[in-house]
Amino acid sequence: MRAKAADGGRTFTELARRAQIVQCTAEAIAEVGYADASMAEIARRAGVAKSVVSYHFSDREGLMREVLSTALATYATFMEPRMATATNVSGKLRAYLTGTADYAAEHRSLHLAVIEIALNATAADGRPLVATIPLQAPEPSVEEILRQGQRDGELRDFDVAVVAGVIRSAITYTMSMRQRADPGTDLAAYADELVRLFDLGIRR
Amino acid sequence: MRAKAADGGRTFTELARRAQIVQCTAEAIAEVGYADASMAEIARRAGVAKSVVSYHFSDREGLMREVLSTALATYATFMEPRMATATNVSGKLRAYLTGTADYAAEHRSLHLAVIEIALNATAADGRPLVATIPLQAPEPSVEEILRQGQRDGELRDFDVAVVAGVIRSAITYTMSMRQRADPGTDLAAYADELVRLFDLGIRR
Amino acid sequence: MRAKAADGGRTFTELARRAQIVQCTAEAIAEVGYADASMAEIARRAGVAKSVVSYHFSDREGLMREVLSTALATYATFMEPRMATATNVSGKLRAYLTGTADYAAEHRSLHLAVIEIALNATAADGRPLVATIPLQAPEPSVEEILRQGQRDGELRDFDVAVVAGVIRSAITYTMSMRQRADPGTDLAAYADELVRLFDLGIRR
Amino acid sequence: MRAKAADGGRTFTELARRAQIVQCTAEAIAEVGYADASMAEIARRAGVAKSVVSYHFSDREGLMREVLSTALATYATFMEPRMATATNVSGKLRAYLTGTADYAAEHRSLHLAVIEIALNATAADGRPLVATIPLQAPEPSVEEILRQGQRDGELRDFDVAVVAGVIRSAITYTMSMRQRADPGTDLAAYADELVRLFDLGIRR
DNA sequence: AATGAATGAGATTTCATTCAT
DNA sequence: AATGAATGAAATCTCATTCAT
Repeated sequence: MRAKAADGGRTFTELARRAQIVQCTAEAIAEVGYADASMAEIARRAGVAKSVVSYHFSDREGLMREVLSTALATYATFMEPRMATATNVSGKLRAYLTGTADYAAEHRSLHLAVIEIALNATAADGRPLVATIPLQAPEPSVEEILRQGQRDGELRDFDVAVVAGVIRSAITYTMSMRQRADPGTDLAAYADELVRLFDLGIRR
Repeated sequence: MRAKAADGGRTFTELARRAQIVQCTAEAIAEVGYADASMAEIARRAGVAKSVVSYHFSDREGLMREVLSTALATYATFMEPRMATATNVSGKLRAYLTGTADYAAEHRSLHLAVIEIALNATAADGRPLVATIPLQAPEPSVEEILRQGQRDGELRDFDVAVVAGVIRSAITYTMSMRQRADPGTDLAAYADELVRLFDLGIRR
Repeated sequence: MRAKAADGGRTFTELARRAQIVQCTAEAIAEVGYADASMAEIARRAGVAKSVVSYHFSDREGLMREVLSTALATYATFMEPRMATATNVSGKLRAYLTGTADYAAEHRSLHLAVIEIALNATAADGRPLVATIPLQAPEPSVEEILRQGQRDGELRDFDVAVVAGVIRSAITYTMSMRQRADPGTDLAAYADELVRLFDLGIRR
Repeated sequence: MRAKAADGGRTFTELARRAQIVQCTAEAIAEVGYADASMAEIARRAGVAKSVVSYHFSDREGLMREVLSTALATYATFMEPRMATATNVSGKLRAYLTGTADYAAEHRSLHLAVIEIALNATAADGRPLVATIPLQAPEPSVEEILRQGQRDGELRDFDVAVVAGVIRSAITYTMSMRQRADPGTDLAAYADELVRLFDLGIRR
């Protein structure tokens, strides 16, 4: 009996190797940055030859896409139960912020890697790589939470797109930069601070 | 002796060349991104040979440092009169946010270049380039404004470092990303939205 | 003992696989050229793993040799009855030229593959692969036909080696290049034109 | 005084280096074949670093184009006086064949390189490289000679395209293959043999 | 002060081949 | 008999940097 196809016609071995390489890629990016996370560096961390990476992924772009989709799936799975328990807007906002902070702490390199890739990776056509990904409602949607709050009368009137962008950015990018600068940062306290700041800033 | 020493033992010609190259570097980075702003691309934009860039700057890192210090000085000069007129915390916050938005609009390439450099550039030792710069109180200091507000009793109690980081990030990084994604963004309206959001979020 | 040895100690299965791979190799070369007919491309066409190709043939060179010998054998078998009916030199020349044109039409990939291999393939020592093959009188021999014609007094005096080379080249290489450039070329008409041209050029 | 632009804005040094590299490329191709004439091999023969070749030529394709255009220009210059003296068809055909044979002898590697490049080189889009070159009447034109001969009544009726192809192929490709197989081949005698063969084959 | 030319290091990718199963 | 996985070598190309002029 040969190795069985487990997913998408891929064997267990292949899936394991791909997962390992994706993990090493995230770690490499988190540590040395996108530009210096070369295929050679990634292979070195995985303990395999450069060509093994090429064997499992069509090219660098394909590998980065896989890191992104892995991260998105991991994040969605992580957040789902946390968002489900929240009822009102305030609770949802808190769940979103503390949940994302927990996620960033638990999946540190994956989280940092996504930021780096989003900022730096370009597709073959020169456009940002993230712009070429068909984003299927990245859960949870801050915009949706805010819009709902305005409809329910819990929140004051403001530009949802702008505020949602600031909130998302504060808990992803800004928090990560802070942690990079000072690894001792207390992420939970950071998230709490944001909960208060934005709660006061947007409520009616 | 022919050329006069004007600054740091540099002749006028040299200073002019350096300024031109710094400007072209900022434009290159703003347009094609940090990674693709190669020494060749920068030289091409400046209309000089690649070696001229190397002649005037020790290396790529040195050039990027110069872009950063030029931007910091330009920003400080731009903001000084605007901050001077504001009296209370609310006014200072407004002056900071709208002023920075104006600056971003007026010195677009320089502003974007700083963000790109801050995100991407690494020093020879692998650390982020910005982490190696002795930051001498970048004017104006959001931390200072907030601390003053707390002392005066105008602002509630919160972690100044965290909130200051979020505010700064929102008006620099987040706003720029938004404008990059949608060049039609109204920066003044964006700043106004932030003034309201943070004003409500931090006042007593 | 399960599988019977059929030829050279090879089982029927093995012989069938080898034949299939040789065929796919010829098609690959005919379609994408020698350089792009990689082992991977050949395996893909055969619907097997790359390693299967390596398993059945010592190496790429061995595979190409097999394509050549298969083609030679096929050609000899194809031409034999056609040459047998011709009696005089003129008839033999016509049989050779029209026969070869027919062969090229009927075994298109094999014919083109031989040309590509002859032009491109190099042995391990760097010499052309065809130069390393002990040519055992490739049937039918144009030289033989011409020599016979001179002996019989039907043909004028000329350098047999040179003229034979030109004739062979015209009906193999040149005709194929023409057909490649213009796939609508009428091969029969082309052969007829050659029959006339060379008949007039060499008769007494 | 800086190095003066000599041609197309290029300095003498650059032109000399480019010419040297083109020459080394032709020799490399003639000796080891198109596929094995890597940039590294070419640089080795020129006694420079690999990157020097990349410095002077945009890419491999650009280098090959330069070899082709150099060869075409050299051939045209070489043939022009020889073709000018011939008056009737027979004379022109002789001038063409003996002239090309002389050219092949005098510019051996360039001649062989053109054949290899024509057979193997593909442009970025996958098409043969020669197909992408705007051929501006490759002098001298065998077709033109033959057509003129038919109009003047010196030549019998035949398909000009087919016969011209065979003639051209015989003196370029076939002769070269012969010489490659047997370097001692007397090219002048070979050309004479062709003159007689084709003269008899096409005259009225 | 400027530059053309050159360079070495390194990046990505392809490929024929090997080997344990 | 077949294959998935892995590999090392090599190819092309880019880039920051150096140096003689």
